[in-house]
Amino acid sequence: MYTIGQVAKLVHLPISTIRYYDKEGLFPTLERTSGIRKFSEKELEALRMIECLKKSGLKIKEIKLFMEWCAQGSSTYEKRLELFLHQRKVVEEKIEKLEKVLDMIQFKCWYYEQALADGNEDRLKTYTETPQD
Amino acid sequence: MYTIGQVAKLVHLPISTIRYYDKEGLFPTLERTSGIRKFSEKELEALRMIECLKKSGLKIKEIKLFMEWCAQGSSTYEKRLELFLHQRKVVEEKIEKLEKVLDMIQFKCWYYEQALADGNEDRLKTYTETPQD
DNA sequence: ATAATACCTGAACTCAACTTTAGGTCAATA
DNA sequence: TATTGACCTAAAGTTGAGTTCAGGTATTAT
Repeated sequence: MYTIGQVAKLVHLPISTIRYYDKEGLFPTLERTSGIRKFSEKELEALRMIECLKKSGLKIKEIKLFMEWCAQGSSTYEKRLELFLHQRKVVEEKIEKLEKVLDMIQFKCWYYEQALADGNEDRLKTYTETPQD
Repeated sequence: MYTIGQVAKLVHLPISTIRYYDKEGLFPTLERTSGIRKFSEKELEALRMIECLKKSGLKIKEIKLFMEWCAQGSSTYEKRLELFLHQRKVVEEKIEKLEKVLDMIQFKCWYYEQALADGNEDRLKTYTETPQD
C-alpha cells in the first residue's frame, strides 16, 4: 500500500494530477482510511494503463469508462477487447501519419541544408513550384 | 488568388480556423484588398506546413516564429534548418513512443481474447502479477 | 427593393487537462 | 508547545486551440 506522495514519485506525476485522476473517477475501487487515499498495485497498474491510453488518444472520460468496465468484472471483457482493437487501429494510423510528417521534415532538412550552402533558394524553388502553363 | 472560403474548401479547414491562424500571425505576408484577405499559393503552402508542424508537436506561437523567419529571407536559413533538425528528433521519438504504446495495446488485445475465451482472467493473471516472496 | 451570400471584426465562450490557491486535519519533531 | 510535513477539499485559474456570437459591409440574385 502506498500514499499519494509515494505513488507520485513512483510514476513521476505531480500529486495534483493523481488527485485530479481520482476526482475524474479513474480509480473506481481506490480505498481510503480516514480520508487518506491508499493506493495498491492495482492503482499503479491503472496509472500505467492511463499513460498508455492517453498516448493512444483516449480522453480522461473515456479512460474512466474503461476503468469502470475493469471494476465490473468478466461481463465487460468484450467491450474491453473492442476498445483495444479500436485503439490499435487509431495508433497504427497515428504512426502512419507521423511517418508522413517525418518525410516532410526530412525533405525540409535537406532543403535548408541546400539553401544554406547556396545562400538562396533559387535553385531549390524549381522543385516546389506549382506547375505552370 | 483565393478568398478565405475557397481556401477553407481546398484545405478542409473551417473558415474560423483560418481567420484564427491569421490573427495569430501565421501569414505574415498575407495581402488584403479593401479589408478582404487574398490568399496566394504561398499561403496554401503555409497551411500545408502548419498542418505538418502542428502534427510534429509545435505550438501555434512557434509556428508563427517559423513563418516570420520565412518572411525574413535568407538570413534565417540556419534557424529554420535547426528547427527542422530538432523536430525530426521530436517526431522520431514520438513514433518510438507510439510503437511502445502499440505493443502494450497488442498485448491487451491478446489478453482480452484469452479472457473472453476462458471466461475469466485466472490463468492470465499469472502473467501480470507482481513477483512475490 | 430586398433578401441572400460571402466577407469582416472584436469579444466571449468552449473544452480538455491540469495546476494553483486557500484553508483545514493530523502526526511527529525541535 | 509550536511548527513542520504529508495528507485532504472545493473552487478558481491557466493554457492551447479553436468556435461562436453579435453586429457590420459589400455584392449579387429575385
